[in-house]
Amino acid sequence: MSKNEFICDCNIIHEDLVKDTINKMADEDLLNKLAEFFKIVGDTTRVKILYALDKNELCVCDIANVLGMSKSSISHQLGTLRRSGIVKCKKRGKEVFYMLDDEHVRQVFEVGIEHIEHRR
Amino acid sequence: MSKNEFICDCNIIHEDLVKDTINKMADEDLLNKLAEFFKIVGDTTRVKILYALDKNELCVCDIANVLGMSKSSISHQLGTLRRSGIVKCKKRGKEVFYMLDDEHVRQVFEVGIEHIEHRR
DNA sequence: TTGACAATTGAGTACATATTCAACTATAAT
DNA sequence: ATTATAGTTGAATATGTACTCAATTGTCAA
Repeated sequence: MSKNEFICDCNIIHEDLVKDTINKMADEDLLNKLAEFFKIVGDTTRVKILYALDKNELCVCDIANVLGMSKSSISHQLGTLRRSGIVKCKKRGKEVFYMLDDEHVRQVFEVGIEHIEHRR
Repeated sequence: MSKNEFICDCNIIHEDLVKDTINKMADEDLLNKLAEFFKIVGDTTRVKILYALDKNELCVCDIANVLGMSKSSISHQLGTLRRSGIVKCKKRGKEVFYMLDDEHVRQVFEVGIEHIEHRR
């Protein structure tokens, strides 16, 4: 009967371990947001945009030229980054300048790079 | 003519900025691997698995029970995590125990959480 | 006001991927 | 040997999403 506490297609092997882990799990909402954040950063184009913006404030055309991609595609991605609060922009005339809006992105990148360097 | 150095559907507005940024850009390969890494972590199920494994070493069934998901689905995701070197496993009898295989995952999570907390 | 251009936006398409399902392997127990 | 169970794996499906294209908005200059 204790097996029915857990909805799953298999038996419980280490009940104590499972219960302990469940108790220690972070809030579902937090974990979802965490995954969402990494999903945003987990795209080649967006990583490049963020890396570029870490070096200079740039307008959409600049970024398109740096990455060798279309304005439209870059604008779509900037929208995604803006909506997730990773990037912000200021308008000057016809141009829109983008910049990083999160002090943690740099750190996240650094730790990510450490992981990669360690894995070779 | 200098406009043709850059393959893009728009003019170059700030040529110096663009060139400077291109010079400062990291290796294409590194940026791709970085995106790949974050893509792996950027999934709800995988985030939960990693968080759980940070608390306890667990077998596939344990994880399935903690997350309330099927063994098969968890096993597929563990395969992905194993192939990216984030997780490792040891076999004991019929059971396969999984554990974190990267000291940086915890740090990445921490910085990610800081980003989320900061954004509310 | 008209033309030019930066940027955004929505729809469409092509591709990637998370989960399910079913079949299979490996190990342990009877 | 046979049965049961942990785990893996491949195919199929359903969903998500990156980029393209075309149309549109907003701003500047003539």
